[in-house]
This record gives sequence, C-alpha cells and structure tokens, in this order.
Amino acid sequence: MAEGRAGGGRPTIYHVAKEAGVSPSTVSRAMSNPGRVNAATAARVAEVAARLGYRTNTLARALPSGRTDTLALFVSDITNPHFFGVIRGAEHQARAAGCTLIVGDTEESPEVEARNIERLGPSVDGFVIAASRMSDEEITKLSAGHRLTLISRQVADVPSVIVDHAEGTRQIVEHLASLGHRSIVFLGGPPRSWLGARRWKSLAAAAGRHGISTRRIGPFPPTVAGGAAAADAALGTGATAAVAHNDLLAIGVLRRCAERGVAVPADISVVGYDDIFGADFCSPPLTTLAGQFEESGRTAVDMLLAMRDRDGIRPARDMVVLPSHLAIRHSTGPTPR
Amino acid sequence: MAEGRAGGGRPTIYHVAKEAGVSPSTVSRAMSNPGRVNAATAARVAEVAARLGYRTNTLARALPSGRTDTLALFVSDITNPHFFGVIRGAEHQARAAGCTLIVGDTEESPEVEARNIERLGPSVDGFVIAASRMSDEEITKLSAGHRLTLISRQVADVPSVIVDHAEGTRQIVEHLASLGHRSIVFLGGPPRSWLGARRWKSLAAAAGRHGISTRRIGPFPPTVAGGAAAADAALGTGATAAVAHNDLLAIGVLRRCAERGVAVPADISVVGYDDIFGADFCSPPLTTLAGQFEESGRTAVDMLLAMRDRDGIRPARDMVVLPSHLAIRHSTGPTPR
DNA sequence: CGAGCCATGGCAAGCGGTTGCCAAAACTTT
DNA sequence: AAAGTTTTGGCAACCGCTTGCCATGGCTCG
Repeated sequence: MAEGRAGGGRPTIYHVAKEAGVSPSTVSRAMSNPGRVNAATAARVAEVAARLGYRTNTLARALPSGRTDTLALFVSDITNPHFFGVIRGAEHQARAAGCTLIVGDTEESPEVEARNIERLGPSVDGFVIAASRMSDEEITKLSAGHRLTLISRQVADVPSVIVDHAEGTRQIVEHLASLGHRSIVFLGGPPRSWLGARRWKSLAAAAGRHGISTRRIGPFPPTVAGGAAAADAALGTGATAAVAHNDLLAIGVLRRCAERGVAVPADISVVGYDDIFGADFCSPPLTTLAGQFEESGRTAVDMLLAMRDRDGIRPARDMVVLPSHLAIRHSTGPTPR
Repeated sequence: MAEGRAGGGRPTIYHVAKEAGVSPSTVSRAMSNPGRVNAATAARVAEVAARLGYRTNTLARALPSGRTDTLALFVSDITNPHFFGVIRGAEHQARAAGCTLIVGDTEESPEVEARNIERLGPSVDGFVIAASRMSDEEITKLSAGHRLTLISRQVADVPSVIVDHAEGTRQIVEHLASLGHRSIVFLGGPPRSWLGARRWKSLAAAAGRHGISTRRIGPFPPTVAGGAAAADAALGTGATAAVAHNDLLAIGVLRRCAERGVAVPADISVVGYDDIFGADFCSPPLTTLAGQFEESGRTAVDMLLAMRDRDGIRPARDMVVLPSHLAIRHSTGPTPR
C-alpha cells in the first residue's frame, strides 16, 4: 500500500548526487540556483533527477530557511457562502505564487484563531484572517510575532483589505429613502463582528443625514435559520425596511416572511450585505450590497507575500478599501400604502 | 514587524533544556512521551516550557518521523457549493484528530490533481480527492505511493466513500413516473465525471424498468451559467422532465425557464442532485437528491487516518456507500396537460 | 551484601535540504 | 610566464526535533 511513503523509497538529493557523480550540494544548487553550477553539470543533474523521479521535499527545505511556501487562511465560519469567494481568491493567488494554502474554520471563536496561529506559526509563511473575532490588542500582539493580514477588519499597523462599508451603506440608505422609507431596522449579527458594528454605525449615520429613524435589534446568528427570529422581531418594530447583517440572515428573513404571508417588498423591504451565492435567485431576489470578495482574498494574499518577500518592510498598499456597489433586485420596493 | 519569525526568537527545546537544566532529549521526551521521564522532571520541563512560551515546531518534528499531521483535500471545483459540505466535514474531522487540512482546487484537471499530489507528497500524511478527474489507472498508480481516499469515485482497491446513486436515482425515476412522466432528458455534466456517468447509467436503467424513454444531452458546464444552454436544449427535446447533472445546473435551468416564461413544473419538471445551499430557496424550490456530503468528508478523512495509523492495513470500512434521499420540493409536478 | 533490574537522562546520529567558506581549476590580464 | 580573477564543486555545519543506545545510580531480591 503506502510503502513508498515516510522515507520508504522516495529519492533524495543524495541518491541523485551519487547517480550523477556529484556532491549533494551540487544537486541542491543545480535545482534551486542553476546559475551557480556549470550548465553541463546542471543538465546532467536534471536528467538524473528526472529519471529517478526526484521531487524536492518541501518540508526539508523549509526547516533551515524557515520559508515554507505555505499560507494559512482562517475564516470565522466556513459554512457561510460569503467566504467561498474569499477562499477561492486566496487559493488562486496563493497557487499562482507557488504557495499552498491551508484553510481553517475558526467557528466564530477568538480562542481558536489564536490557538491555530500559535500552532501553525512555524509551518507557514503567514496568515490571512477573514472577519477575525479577536480583539485589536490580541491582533496587534500576534502581528508582532507572525506575518498577518486581515480581511474585513482594520487594526492599526496591520495590513488589511476591506470592502467599503460607509459608502455602500450610504447607497443602501439612499435607495431606501428614495423609495419613501422613513424607518429602518438593522438586524445585528455576531456581537464580536467588527464589520457588523461598522455597518450599523454607517447605517445610523447615513440615515440620520436623511432624517430616517433607525433601530438595531439582535444579535441574531448570521445564518438562514437565524432569519426566522430576526424577521419576527423586525416585523414587530413596525419599520418599513430591514437591513440585515448579511445575506444569510436576509435570506432567512425572506423565508420567514413567506411563511408568515408577509409580502416582500410590499409589506417590508429587505436588504442584505455580501451578494452571496443564492442572493440572486432566492425569492424575491435580494437587494444587497455587493463587494469584490474574491478580489479581497487575492489582495490579502498579495500583501502577505509582499511582506514576506521584502521582510520587515510593510507593503506599499497597506489598507486597501475595495469598492462596493448596491445590487438592486426585488426585495426592496416603495414603502407600504 | 515579523522579527519573531524564521528562527528569530521562537524558543526551541534547546532553550527550554538549558533553562530547565536538562538535555534537549529529555525535553523532547517530556513533551511527547511523558512516561519516559521522571514525573518531577517532566513537571519542571513543562513549567519552563510554558513560561518561555515554547511551541513545538511541527515542521521539525515531521522531518525525521515523516508524520506531518496534515491532510490534503482536493476538490474538482471549489466554486461548487456542493463541496462546501465536504470541506466542512473533512476540516472538522481533521481538526478533531489534531490534523491540519490543506484544501486545493484542481479546476477539473487531472493534471493538476497529479501534480499537486507529487508536490505535496512528503508534506502530508495523505490525500482525500473528491470527484477526481483522473483515470482509474492513474489513481491506482498514485495510490501505491501515497495514502489516498476518494469521495464520489470508486476505483478497485482504493478506499472510497460515495453517496448512493443507484437507489437515489431510482427514487427520482419513481417520483417522476408517479407524476405521469414518460420521457426524461438527462442534462450531462463534465465528460470526465465518474459520478455523472453513474448517474446517467442509473437513470437509464431505472427508467427502462418503468418503460420511460430517456435521452442524454450535453455535456454542459456544471454551473448556473451552464443552465441556460441546458434549459434551451432540454426544452427542445420535448421531454416533460429534466434531470440535471447537479443542482448548479438545475438552478441555472430554473432561471432560464423563468426568463423564457416556461413554467416549472407546469411545463417541465426539473430535478437536481446534491441538495446544495440554495436548492431550498430558489424558485421554485428544487426537487433534488440529497446526500450526506459532510458525512462523506468526515468518513474519507477517517479512513485516511485509519490507513495512516495502522500502516499497510486497509481500513475496515473500505468502500462506504452513504444513503441518499429525495428531497421533493416544487420543481417537479404532474406531467403537462 | 552482592548481583541484577529498572528507571532515568544524556549522547549523538539522523531526517533532507541549504549555504558559507574554501580550494582547485580554468581563464584573464599584463 | 607570473599573478590575479572567476568559475565550479565539495565540505561541513545547521535548521529543530526524535530516538536508539548506553551509562549511571537506586532498588529489589536472594
């Protein structure tokens, strides 16, 4: 079965060296620093290596250099389709740079985040943390000992990429205002969500400028299931529009409204955030703030790689804010009556 | 910035050893084989280690032993929400076993699969490949040199887990037959998909037993976008029911039908496979064959771990077939007229 | 009280590459 | 032709941890 593994039969540079009649160091150089050896020698080594099926053991290479060509990405909830885009973007960019990506689910827990970073520390070149639930202090502290970039979170002196929430939320409010809405209820997500707090703040501010009343209820679990309670509570407030922490919650609200015979948007308008898979074909299709999340995954990886490659020097692009835009679909409409 | 990294400041067993006044080997044993050292010594070492913030370097540990406590999972298309169940299950189980999971997208390419396995070979304890696009021969060959388990694919002598397609597809046909359908069109997915081939075979067989005519068209890309062409083609066949390669395609078909003013299920019934996120809230909600994909991720990881732990001996459960069940929703109905 | 065990800890040799340093060989340059 | 460069390849140390083997000393047992 797996007899080939664990030192079983895999050829090493020593095998190649003997076979090619050179020393191991020459093989090493021939493979990773071809200019350093005679072209003819390099060719011979390459030929032998190919013939023997030699593959460099990345572990062994990583040990002395500390460079593993591996990156880790942690998401707060791998269940949330929102992160699909992030993961895909990160994976893609990592692969393009010849790196391997480790994906981990931290299950909304700051402790799990910290523990994973400690554990994986020496085995990866850096971390991307999406929607971190850790405190600013913890993040700052960890970023002193590890290369770290953030997605959907800003902390002083830690490179990050977020999609614009202030401007995007302003667009939501504007859209709702133009439809005649005068009272908005915000359906809050996880208490530790930095992004959630920002969204609420931006919403309250923008609404204030329009003389629209706002209210925040929750917190609700940011899931479709959580939408049931959120819908009931929202309906109870009498607001004509509900802005949900994210699309998962918004879709759950839509479902619950359908169950209860509440018409969307005739009775209440619903808005989400993220434009996840499904937001365009739920019913009614959801009006939501779309962001370039694949791009954010890519960018966060890029910044990480930049930090690694010129170590110590902070990347040129330090705090990236990606644009967002409102995808207006059918869950929003004129205010009732 | 990252000065703590790459040999910078992280304490090693040597630091702990000096501080505790013992030799490095004693520290090593104290940490990983406590029975081997005096309890008092072990306690002292533990205390010092904790005080210094020592964390064992998994890379260094893996080099001599060949055991990395890392598993790799490859999916054919990380875009497909279907795999998120698989990923989640695998990630969870891996973590429970103290392992780290690497997730990779092979983008429907057998070459990428093979290359990744070669590359990661020595750095992981084994591979789970979901919906592999490689040939049986390639898989057999690779499984000789690497620990390997398969999801949604069966190859002789390679442990695998699939969700039942024969029985499930029979249920689909039965359901359709009971609604009066006499002709079914199958919308094919990727040509290299083993599962797709199986689904079609089961469908043709089951339909034959009911005297229902079947036809297979395609291949279509297994994506929502691919559903447009699939819908048009399906409608062209005059069949009263369409069974799509997977839910992504089925949802795309639903959308296209809506666009074209074709009523589902009044004009045509649509069935998918996988019961992905969104299948229950698209419109109309999709009738689909649901399988336990999280469970399949977990099981595949379990089998891999079992192979690793008693090396050479094949796991007890070798070819697992998980049950499936038909989730009947609103995309299927009585035959037209 | 001496022989034999066992518990305990240290030594040193790896694991598979990388890399600084040195020496020999091959060229240049004057 | 002598001296100075450059190219090329080898030696050996090292990355951090594991582990087989050995030495020591305390105990047990006869």
